Amino acid sequence: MTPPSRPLLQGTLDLLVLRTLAWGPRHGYAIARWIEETTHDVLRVEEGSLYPALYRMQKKGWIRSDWGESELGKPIRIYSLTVKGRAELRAQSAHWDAVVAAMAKVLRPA
Amino acid sequence: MTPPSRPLLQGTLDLLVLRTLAWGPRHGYAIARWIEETTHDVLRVEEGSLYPALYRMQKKGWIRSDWGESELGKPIRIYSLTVKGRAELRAQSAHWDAVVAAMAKVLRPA
DNA sequence: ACCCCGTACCTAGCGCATCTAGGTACGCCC
DNA sequence: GGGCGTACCTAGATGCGCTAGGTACGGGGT
Repeated sequence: MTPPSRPLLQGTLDLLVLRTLAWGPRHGYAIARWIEETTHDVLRVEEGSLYPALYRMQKKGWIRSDWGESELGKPIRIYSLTVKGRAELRAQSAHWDAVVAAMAKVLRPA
Repeated sequence: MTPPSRPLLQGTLDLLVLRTLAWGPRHGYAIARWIEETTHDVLRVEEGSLYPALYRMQKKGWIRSDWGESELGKPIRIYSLTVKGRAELRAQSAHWDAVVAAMAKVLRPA
């Protein structure tokens, strides 16, 4: 639909997905919708970014996928966090907090 | 020296530079040092990122540069904010705040 | 005398995440 | 029958930051 006013900051998508999956397994499309709803569309998740990101994260061992079935019996790919992914989530959360704090020092200095 | 643990988030460098120049004109090298000192090296500004960024921002009319002299009489390029740059700073600050708030909703939901 | 470090500037080319813009398939509703 | 929503996928472009080089000069150490 309306394209995102500005692209997502590089690196934030992984964190967003990791955190979303920490709530429980979800399929790709639902991850995107959940992030957009939660942020009232401030953060848009384009499918062209999402699926390659899911593939990368799977290769890194942060998430795994299993085939499941939608309510209509259609095959859907369910993603879930691995132990490694949980550790990565903690690391990336901490890094994000550090970046936000550092940015705040520059943007609103004493 | 020690390379940055993680690259700067794409798009944040412009905001950082804009905000630094809002304090007053500075030359490129000093902009980088100021950001690194202020954030205690959490945010590293590599010169290979900085100078192309300054060039881009100048092309966009956000900043302008004039030749000046260092204390030792050597030519240095002094950058300063334009009126357009000041507006851009406000816009990017607001956007950054919105992104941080949106990220917080996903990372630490009610 | 020599070398390294710090200041100050610059560039080519790489890596990589995100986006654009398409595609498939199926079910529902008007 | 056409369009919309769900759900998945991909090729290629774009654009930013980084790596790794380069220039030039002055000061400090040995």
